[in-house]
Amino acid sequence: MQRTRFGDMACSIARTLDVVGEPWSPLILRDVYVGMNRFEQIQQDLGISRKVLAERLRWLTDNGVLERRAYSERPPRHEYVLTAKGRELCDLLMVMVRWGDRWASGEEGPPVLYRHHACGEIGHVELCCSACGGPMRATDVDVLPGPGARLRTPDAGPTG
Amino acid sequence: MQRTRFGDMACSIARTLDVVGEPWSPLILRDVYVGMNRFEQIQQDLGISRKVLAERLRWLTDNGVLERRAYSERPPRHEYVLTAKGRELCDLLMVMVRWGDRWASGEEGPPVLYRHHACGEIGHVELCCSACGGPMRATDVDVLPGPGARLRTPDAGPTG
DNA sequence: CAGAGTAAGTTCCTTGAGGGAACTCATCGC
DNA sequence: GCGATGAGTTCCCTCAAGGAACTTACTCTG
Repeated sequence: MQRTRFGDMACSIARTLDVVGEPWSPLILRDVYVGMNRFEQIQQDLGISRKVLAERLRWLTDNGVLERRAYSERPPRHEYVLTAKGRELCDLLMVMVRWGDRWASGEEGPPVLYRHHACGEIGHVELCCSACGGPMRATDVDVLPGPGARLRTPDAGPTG
Repeated sequence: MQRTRFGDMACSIARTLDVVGEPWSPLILRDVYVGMNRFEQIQQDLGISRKVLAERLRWLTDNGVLERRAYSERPPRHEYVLTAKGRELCDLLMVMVRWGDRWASGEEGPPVLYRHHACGEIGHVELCCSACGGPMRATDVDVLPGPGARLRTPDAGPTG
């Protein structure tokens, strides 16, 4: 984990990074999301150090993103599954995929495609407004201080 | 930056992490997004080490996410602005905000709110299908190998 | 003109996290 | 008993993060 802790900042980005900001964590979640639920599988798939993987799994479990459950008593064996909190982080992964597809996938095209259950088509995620349903990008909004904003130096704007 | 480089993996998540996976990078982008364009401003706002900030700004600039531009010749002074590539990363930040608001903002409520230009309402981002416009979450899709998929060990599924 | 101030870094040192290999523990199948 | 398997843990080494001080190039104030 990084040296500076982000969880105490009055910023939802920082708080999200506090949980999954360490570089391996999103890839671990991705693996669990696609059905690689066991330590050995994840370790071999990612090529991550066993030590770091154990640390990350513990952190993610302690933070309620993953759940560690036994699938065998004798011998004791465990697997990791996403909680509701973790499944919603996978939505974030889909947006990462979208950016990576657009800006970093090169000639070959996207490594994976999503087929939407509702319509059966291949599609990607678009960001829409919860109020009107129209497209909602970073360039389409004003950023205002919310109820959880903390006072900052007078000249600093909201940064949440 | 992390020790293991992610840019070579056949995975858009990994490639995105390669650019902004280091924990400070999203916060730096957030600052630039809300109008803190200068080295001193960002350093004081985040409390980040000057050394690390200089490294990150250089990395983000080299990767086409930020542009370094002079706003004064004499004395030489520079500021950082988002490129199109960087502005689209801010969409990702909005999704991080959404998750942080829901799962890590505590009693106080969200630190910031977004007012959508198109409808004037306070709203948050929802993920929608580019094909049908309906809600599209990680639980609403099948993951299929795409044209950029690379062969993996036979038993491994797509992970991009 | 001397001295202070400012923006944007760079250099140096210390600490601790990541990487990798080896080791442990409990159990199963032969 | 012997090896294999899953899920870690321990150990050591290196390199990146943090922090403070220093640099450069200029402007401003008295």
